[in-house]
Amino acid sequence: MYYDYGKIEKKWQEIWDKEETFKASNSSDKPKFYALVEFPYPSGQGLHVGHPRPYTALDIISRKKRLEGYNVLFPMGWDAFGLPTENYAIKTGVHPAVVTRDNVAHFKKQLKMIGYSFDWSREINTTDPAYYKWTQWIFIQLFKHGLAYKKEFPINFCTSCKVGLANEEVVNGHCERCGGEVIRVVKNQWMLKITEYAQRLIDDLELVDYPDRVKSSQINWIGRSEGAQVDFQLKDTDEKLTVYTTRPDTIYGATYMVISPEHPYIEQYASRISNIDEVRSYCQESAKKSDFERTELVKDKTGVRLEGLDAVNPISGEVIPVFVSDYVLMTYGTGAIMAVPAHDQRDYEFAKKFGLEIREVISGGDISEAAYTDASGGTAVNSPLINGLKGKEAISKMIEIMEEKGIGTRKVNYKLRDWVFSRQRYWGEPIPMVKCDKCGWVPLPEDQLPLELPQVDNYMTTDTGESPLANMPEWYNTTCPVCGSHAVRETDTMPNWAGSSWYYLRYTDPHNDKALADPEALKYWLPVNWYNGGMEHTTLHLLYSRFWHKFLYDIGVVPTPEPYAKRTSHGMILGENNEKMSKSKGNVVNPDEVVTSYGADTLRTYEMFIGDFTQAAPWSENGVKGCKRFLDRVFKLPDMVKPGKGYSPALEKYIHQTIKKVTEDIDSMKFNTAVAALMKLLNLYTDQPSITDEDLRTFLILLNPTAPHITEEIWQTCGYPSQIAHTPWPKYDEAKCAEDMVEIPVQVNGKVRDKVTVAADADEETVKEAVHQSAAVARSVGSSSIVREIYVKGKIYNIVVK
RNA sequence: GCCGAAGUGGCGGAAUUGGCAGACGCACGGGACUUAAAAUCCCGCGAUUGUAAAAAAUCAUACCGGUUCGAGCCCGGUCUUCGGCACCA
Repeated sequence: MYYDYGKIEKKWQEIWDKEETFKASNSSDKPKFYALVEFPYPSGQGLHVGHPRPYTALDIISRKKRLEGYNVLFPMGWDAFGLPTENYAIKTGVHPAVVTRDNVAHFKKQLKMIGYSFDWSREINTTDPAYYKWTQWIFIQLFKHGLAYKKEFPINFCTSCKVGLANEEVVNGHCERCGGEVIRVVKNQWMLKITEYAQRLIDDLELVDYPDRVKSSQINWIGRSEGAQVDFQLKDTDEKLTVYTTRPDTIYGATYMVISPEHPYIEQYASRISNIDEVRSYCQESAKKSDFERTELVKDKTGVRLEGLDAVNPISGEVIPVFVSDYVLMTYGTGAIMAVPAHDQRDYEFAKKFGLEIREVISGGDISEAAYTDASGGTAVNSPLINGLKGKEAISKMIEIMEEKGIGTRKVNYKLRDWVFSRQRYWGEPIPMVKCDKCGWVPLPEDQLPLELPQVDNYMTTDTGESPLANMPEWYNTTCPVCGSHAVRETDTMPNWAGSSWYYLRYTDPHNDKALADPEALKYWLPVNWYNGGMEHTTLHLLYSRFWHKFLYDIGVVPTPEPYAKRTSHGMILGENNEKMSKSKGNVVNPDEVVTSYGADTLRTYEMFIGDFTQAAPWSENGVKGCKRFLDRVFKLPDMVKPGKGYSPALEKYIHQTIKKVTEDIDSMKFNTAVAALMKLLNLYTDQPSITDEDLRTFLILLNPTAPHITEEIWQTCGYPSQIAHTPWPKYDEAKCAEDMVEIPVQVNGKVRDKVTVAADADEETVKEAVHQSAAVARSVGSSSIVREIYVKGKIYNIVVK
């Protein structure tokens, strides 16, 4: 009989669909297990072989958990709002919803071909109004709790297409589509106060099982720093210039101050600044600079002194000049700094360029060379109130002094900024807010949700950079839900991250029209037990969804403080040439072709065997063939079966060892070695004259999560009861895994010279005796004298000679 | 610059976390089967020296040093590659 994978796979996929084999139940006596993979963006290109890697991994985990007696939720859906679809619509005029529908159909067909055990009855789509109704609902809750607010914020604007651009459409400071210059234009945008959750987003990482690299990149991104906020009096005014510093211990070295070009004091004190024209033109120049240019010229400090505006050092009383420079950011701290050139590299460079004093106040470095920035090493000098103190002690003391004098306070700052939530785009969730002439911003009442996207003629943003919805007065003119007078709808839409920030909640109860999900369902399924996704989502997506989840927890919608109990991430699959797969490089491999030429089970097996799951690995067609050969040999196994009870005595030990290995390896995502162990066991089987039914059955179950179609088919052909999908996972007996006889390597001075075979439980005396009978050992020892002998039970015997 | 991960045969990668380096697979070589090829099956496969063939020895986990009876694994330093962040005071 030949392995007709095409027919077999189709057959089993139909059975699974028909019998709803993998449907999860919201009430069950079994323990629950919620496995989640990142839902894809259904692009026009379809799947490439990178997609199946994480899906197959969690499919294996899910299938195994089911056999182990869990009620498993393993869902799939579509993160379907997004730029490529919108750009395609701009180009062709085809409505994004139509494009999305077609792409989803294509993706779904491709996924089905690979035989995943998704519960398709729970499929969701972020662009479905029944879904985004709840995305809008969450936004309204955020607004009601003061976590959504409007603020002036710059967007990218292409000066030649006159269109607002997403960050990813700006390439090296130029428009991705026309190459035109991109500048920043300030718009009034919705912001979400994620910063309010910054500390909890750090602290609660304690509660979850994420890889260290993921935790540390979250912590890094949030960027907590401790320091002080200090007031400097502006000379001859009543006002203070407040700065943030992590090094209040260096305040005696502050020889000037710098404010950011966007700082309000510039205009407020315009009349006092004698060179205001020069200052203004500097500010305008830096406003025009794109982020790219600003960071491009990192080392080249520019700036202008504010003539006529000086500050007073509150500790020393010294009068120091104030500069404006774009190396100070308005968006961090207070938008102003005290510059300590001796102990900050940026201030050092600025001071060198402008000929300002560089005054050492912490000893330990050589400030003629570079700033000495070590915060823990040096000792305070030239600092009358804290001279002689070091590091943390100096910092604490200085803060105490400042607090006593009422000129400063301890302060924690975060690099994390509030989340810019508005997009001047069509293909996103409409923001469910109206602006009433009398009442201000008012959220839509719940019974008016979802606020659906209207049909538009043109998907381009307007030439002032507004969303296409801003061209539709018949849509945006409305009445105020509170007072009934004239109001205008928000025409911006939500960013891509919105729908994906809570989708895992919807899977628990995807058809609910009364709530985002039934509280009972949430209570039953949350938290997600295991969430796998790409490293590229470990900052934004993971942080945003943790933020929303925490907010929903605070308002009593979800029952857990964290959404995902465990997070893992997979490595990329590269092209055969070891480069990232891309259309332009022509090294993209399409999973459909692999399925057609070799079968879904081969694709699955190969993707798991390709290498360490967390590392990138290059595709290899020959490697695929190797896995196909493995399955071909598996398919022939039934021919070897002869009647017999239980495991073959010659195989029993190895079967127990393999059950153990495969069980543990799947749990720790070492799929490559799990497959290797099964290949090894197969080699042992085929070395035998015959095998028993029990030998075969156990092998099939162990292989089933990885290669579900072929194993079910063989199972059925052999007439075994029911299906593997309803058969328990095999158990191993630790005692039966153990070897009776062990081969102990014998070393002389750390070099293996011989091996002795002894009973596994042999005592040291017995082993020693065997070792000393070895001719090879005797030869190596020669005439040297034995200094010491070390025996590690069951592992090694080492003789030290001199 | 900062943070993170990694560096092992011709290749993808193993190594129970300090105990036989190279599992498993690919590629390659030899053989069987075949009119022939493909497929399949069997054998070999880190390098050097050595041998008729064996045996055996030496060297090998990016590099240098250390700890240890023993290091791919631990410690100190250096180099390289990849990923993320980047004027955050």
